[in-house]
Parts: sequence; structure tokens; C-alpha cells
Amino acid sequence: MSNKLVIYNTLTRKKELFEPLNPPFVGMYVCGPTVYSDVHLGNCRTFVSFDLIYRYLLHLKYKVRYVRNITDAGHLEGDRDEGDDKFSKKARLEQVEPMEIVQRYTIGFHDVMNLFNTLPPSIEPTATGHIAEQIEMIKEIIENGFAYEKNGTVYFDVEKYSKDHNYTILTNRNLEELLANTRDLGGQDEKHGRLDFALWIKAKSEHIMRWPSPWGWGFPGWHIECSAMSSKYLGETFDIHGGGMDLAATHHTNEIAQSQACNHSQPAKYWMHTNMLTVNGARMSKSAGNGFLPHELFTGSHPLLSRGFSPMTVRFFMLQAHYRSTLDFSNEALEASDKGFKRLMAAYGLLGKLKTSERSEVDVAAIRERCYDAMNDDFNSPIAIAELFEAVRIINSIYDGKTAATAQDVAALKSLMDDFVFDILGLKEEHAQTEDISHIMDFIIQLRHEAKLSKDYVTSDKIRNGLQALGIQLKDGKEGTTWTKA
RNA sequence: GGUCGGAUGGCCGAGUGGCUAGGCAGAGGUCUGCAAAACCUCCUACAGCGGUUCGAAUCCGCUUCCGACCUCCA
Repeated sequence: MSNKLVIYNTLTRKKELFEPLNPPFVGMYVCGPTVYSDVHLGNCRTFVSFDLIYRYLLHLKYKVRYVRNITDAGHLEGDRDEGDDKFSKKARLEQVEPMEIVQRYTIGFHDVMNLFNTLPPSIEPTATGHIAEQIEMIKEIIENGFAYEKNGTVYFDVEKYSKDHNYTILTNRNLEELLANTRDLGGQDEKHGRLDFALWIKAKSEHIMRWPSPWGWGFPGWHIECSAMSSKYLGETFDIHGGGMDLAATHHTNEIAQSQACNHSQPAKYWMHTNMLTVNGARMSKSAGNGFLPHELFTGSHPLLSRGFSPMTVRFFMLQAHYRSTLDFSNEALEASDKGFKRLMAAYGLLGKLKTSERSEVDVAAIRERCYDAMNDDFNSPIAIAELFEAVRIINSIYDGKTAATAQDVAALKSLMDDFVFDILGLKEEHAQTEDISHIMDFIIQLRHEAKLSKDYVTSDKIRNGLQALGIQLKDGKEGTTWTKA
């Protein structure tokens, strides 16, 4: 089952059998955040999606080198290849050093990624740490004739490149129309062509983040960092390059052009793009002002939410949609995921309490098979989750004594849940302190049980209601009482 | 304006030609001191109009609506 993985490749616009260039090694590069402000939930979705992909590749026993960059320099405000980079602007607003901005939001990003239980990448390189590599790459591109310098700024020559290469290979757009439709940049434009983009940008006198280069003091353009760092750590051609769908048309298109112009090869065999998180049908984005910040979600302070939702609820919510579909974010949808996630985890908690028999009425292997089929089909986590709920139904039914299962069945159920719920979907129990109070809960449940035996329902209900108020729910079953945290 | 992608039951969301996921919500039932939980049953939808086919949510055409990209954004 592990060798039938199929991945949708943006490059070819179809699903392809995944065949790594050098198995069992897999190189995966994902465009990381630009750390000039807090990550919002839309950003998080992309990284959760690639975490799922990373985890599944690891589960299939691939030796994955997962590289995800931190963009901490060179990201301009507008499209004119002039003016401030985002860090300088933010730093000036807050009257701090640009690198303080970088530090603050890098830490914040890592904190949020931890809350979402994403595995850290193997390498997390920064743009500022790879200025030399970027300069070398730019020199090579100039040497190969695909870039030109103008007043200390270096531009990539798209028209020249497109004579021998398919510039729009990733998005299949018509280059002629693109040239015709691109906005007129005005009179004093330094670029030869409208689609040309900056590889290196001359620093103005007030610009703090600057480095020396063959073209004077300046800083790198946005796209070159990913090309330089991915080839440094993964080679000139590697297996998977990923990022949000919004990056395909510009950032990734330019990355491909840069790599081709420098190395004469496609940087990645498979291009994967995750879809957007929407709010009321519109894309969540920083500039649109409809971005949810993770803490607004966890605390419920956002006006669209009735209460807070935990990181695992949100992760589960994201995984209930396929990574290539848009996902609409709403209070109602989160409530549904919250209930479903708790139900899933509650069933897992029952696994140690199941009575086994000699008979078997369940086929766990078939469920496992279907979970693999789903994941092998371009990481279809929603279907895998649907199958896991079949396992949940079976577990509950065994617990109720309505379905017979052998000890092997129960072990298989546990192994299924361990593999898929925890290792692959990356979910986790949210109340780690549960174990610490379990013996106390056993004691309280025993007290209540005694009260019930003597038909002292006033006391038993008082215990139940009191615990409910503390966020602990008791569940009376045939085999005794269990409890869960709300 | 150009390019691309969507429109699935009350909500979220899978599904690419017949067997009509799943979660949540709703209805009934079983269990229970009661409740909750759990289990069982039900609610059986594919924007509209044509066409292809023995058969279409799924393929084709047209219409309407929505979104993304084309400009910084995961």
C-alpha cells in the first residue's frame, strides 16, 4: 500500500504517481512565512497541510528532508520593485530594529506552529543568512544572459527568458496576453519589460537592511531566496516544492525561471499548492483585513466567534477538508468539528476498556486499507477521517457490548488509531493533565456509585452537575462510568 | 477585461458515469433512577436549461451566480 501514492502536480495539472528522484530520500521545500507580522489562520492552514504531507511521507518510511524558509528580508510592499521592504516599514512604525521585528514574529510563528502540533522542518533557513548564495545565483543568471543591472538594481529579463523557455508553465497563462494586460508602470521605469522582476534591489540611503554586492549596497528580491536556499539544501532538482496557491502565479513562476536560467533545470519534480481559507466565501488575507489571528481563535475574542476553539479542534477542522479545496471558516463549522473531534478522542480513550471475546464481527484491516487508499489518493484526509469514524462506531459498539471483537481486533483498532489519528493526522490529546487526576476521578465516581446504589440521587446528581460545571462530563455506561473533559 | 477554479441536503465537507462518504444539527427508538454519552433507524442533496448515454451530481454545451490569480499576501 505504501508504493501507490499519487500526488496532484500543478506543473502537469494532473495526479501523478509519486516516484522520488532518489528513494528512499525525499526532498521537500515549502515557502514559509514572511515574518513582519503575526501569522493568521490562512497561513497556518498551509503549514498544517504540509505537515500532514510530511507526516504521511515519514509514515511511508521515506527519509524526508523538509526545508521551510523564513523570509526575513527583501519582501517589498508593492509590485514596483521600489520603496520599502516590509520589515523596514514595520520597524519604523514601531521604532525598533528590523531584526527585532524578525525575531519577534519568528518566535510567534514557532509558538503557533507548536500549538498546532506541526513537526518542525528539517532545516529552516533564513533569507538574511543566505545573502552570499543569492548573490552568487544572481551573478550566474547575469552571466547566462537572463538578467541585467540598472543603477544598482538587477532585473530578470522575462521576455528573453521566454524565448527559449515556457515562463508560464505553472499556470498555463498566455504570455502574450499577460504582456498586454500587465499594468503600465509609468514613464521612469528602469525595467526593459513589464514582467521583469528584481533579483537585487539597490538600497536607498535610509535603508537599514542592506548588504554589499557587485552592484553596490542593496538587498535581495523576494523570489531569489527560495531558489538559492532550495538548491543549496536539496539540490538543483528535488522532489516536492510546495506553498499556498496564491504563490503559484508570481513567486513560483519566477522561482522556476530563476532556476532554469541559473541551473538549466526544473527545480522540482512535483509542485503542490494548498488552497485558501475563506471567511464568508472570501479569501482570508492580511491586506483584506479579514484575517483571524490564532489567539483570537483560541480565546474566542474574534467578533465572528461565540467562544474559543482549541488548536486541535482547528487542526481537525482543517483536515476535514482536502488541502486543494477552499475551506470556509465559520463559528458553526468549528462547533461541528469540535464535537466530532471530541467524539473521536473519547472513542480512543475507551480502547483500554473494551471487553474482548472469541468471536469477531469486525474487519479492522479493511478500514486500515481504506485509510491508506484515501491518503494515497493525493492525501485525502477527509476520507481517511470518515473511515476513522467507522472505527469510532465500532469501538463504541464493542464498549456497549453490541459488537463482538477479539483481542487482536482491539489491538488492530488501537494500532489504526495510533497510526492515523496521532502519527499521520498529527492530532493529540489536549488535556495532558488528564492522567494526573484519573485516580481522583475514580474515587469520585466510586462515591457517586455508592450514592446511586442507596438511591441517593440528590447526592449523585449533585456530583454529576458539580463536575459538569468544572468541565468534566460523566458518562454512565453498562461497564461503569467514564468521564471526559469538555 | 484575461486566465483558472467552483456552485452538493439546515451547516461544514468527500465523491468524476450505475453501488448515492463522514462530521455537526434535526426526528424517532434502545439503554438509563433521570440526564448525558453510546448504539439503531429516519431526514437521501447535487445552481438552472438543454444534450450524450440503457443509465449523469459525475461527460458536453449554454445560462446565472461565486471565488482565486493577473498587484504584497500561505
